[in-house]
Amino acid sequence: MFEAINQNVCRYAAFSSEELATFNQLLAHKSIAKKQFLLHEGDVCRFEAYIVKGCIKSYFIDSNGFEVILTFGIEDWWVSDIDSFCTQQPSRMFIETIEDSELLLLTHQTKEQLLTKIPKFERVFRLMVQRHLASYQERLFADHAKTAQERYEYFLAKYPYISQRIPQHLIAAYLGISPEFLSKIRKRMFTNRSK
Amino acid sequence: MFEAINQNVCRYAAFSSEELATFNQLLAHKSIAKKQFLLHEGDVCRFEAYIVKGCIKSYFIDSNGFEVILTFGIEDWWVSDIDSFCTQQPSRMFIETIEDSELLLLTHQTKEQLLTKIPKFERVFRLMVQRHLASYQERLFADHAKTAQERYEYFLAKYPYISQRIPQHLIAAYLGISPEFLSKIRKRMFTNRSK
DNA sequence: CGCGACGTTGATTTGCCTCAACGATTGTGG
DNA sequence: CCACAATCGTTGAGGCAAATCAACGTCGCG
Repeated sequence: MFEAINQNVCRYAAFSSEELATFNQLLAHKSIAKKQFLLHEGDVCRFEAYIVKGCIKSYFIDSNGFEVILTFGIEDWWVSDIDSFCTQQPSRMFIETIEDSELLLLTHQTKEQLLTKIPKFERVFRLMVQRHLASYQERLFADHAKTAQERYEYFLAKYPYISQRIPQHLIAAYLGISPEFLSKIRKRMFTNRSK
Repeated sequence: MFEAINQNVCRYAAFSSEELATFNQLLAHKSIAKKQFLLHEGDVCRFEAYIVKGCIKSYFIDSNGFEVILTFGIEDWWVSDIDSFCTQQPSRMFIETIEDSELLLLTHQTKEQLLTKIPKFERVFRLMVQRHLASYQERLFADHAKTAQERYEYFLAKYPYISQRIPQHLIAAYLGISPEFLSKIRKRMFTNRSK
């Protein structure tokens, strides 16, 4: 049950089995069906969740009612609204399951306990956040410098597992294009072999 | 000399004056003229820099040779390529002064020393990175959900100090639009009073 | 003075959106 | 187990936001 998450954190620092046991005791397990909200706009984000199994999206709703997808999460990823979680201010985003999912949760309180008991976790979370930051920087660059088709190809190459289990219109919402246009891009890519 | 930076880090955790003295001893001071590179694509980023005075941009160059600006930094901001700095891998970005600047630098080595001597700094940097992350999330949302004019107005409102001291075409490069189009937006905004 | 950096303006083009209509597939209640 | 509704993807016509290209004005500065 905790194997995967323990391997996950051990990528960032070395932990003894006692430390890992302490860590694991602070985690809450949660099963949740698909199409359920883990977080709703206006609510305070009370968790950081490690995905044991399942598929989850986090997104904003724009002024026209369209989803702007920030991230997809699958097995071995973390999801949260870090900003709301840390400040304990109401969130502006939604986090919603796409498939039935199993999670391991840290709350604000258990995370603080963890950081107090095992300060090395400060480093783990710092490094995790840094990697997230780097990927946002890369995405910003892609959004500004590349065409929709290039971004789609990049997405397919980078997240082959995700692109196979997610409906196409959600990928469009992630890329920032309309579902119709993504359909046209795909047609272009798969019929006309010219890049 | 160290007043501003000490206040900066004290926003995230409490430090004694001895701790701050230790911190300050690990910082290197650097003066640098405008239009100089602090980091060049292909080089490893060896610093995290606190800006005592000046103005700095970090950016990528896209395949057409255009700048895609990630961030502007002015007084009381930090600049670095966190990804390259942490992994000590070659960077893909440029960091360049826009004005004559004064910096306080941490190197990979001095940062590790700092974290070892005063582990509370783990928390400081974690919280700093988290705030950066939140601002990238917001920017991604704005890029996908708002028009160029809305993004420009938002930029003016959020960074009034920056927008006054930076040439207009750099703001365009930050917003992800052409300088010509920004000029047309401004004309629209300032002649026709309709939003 | 003359050159380079910066901003503006207009004409034209284009990448992507919107709207509308239509299959295909899934799933769900009767 | 079928009927019907959602959900999802495709296609085409038309439109708009923003890019591109080209020309020109202005300022600061070596």
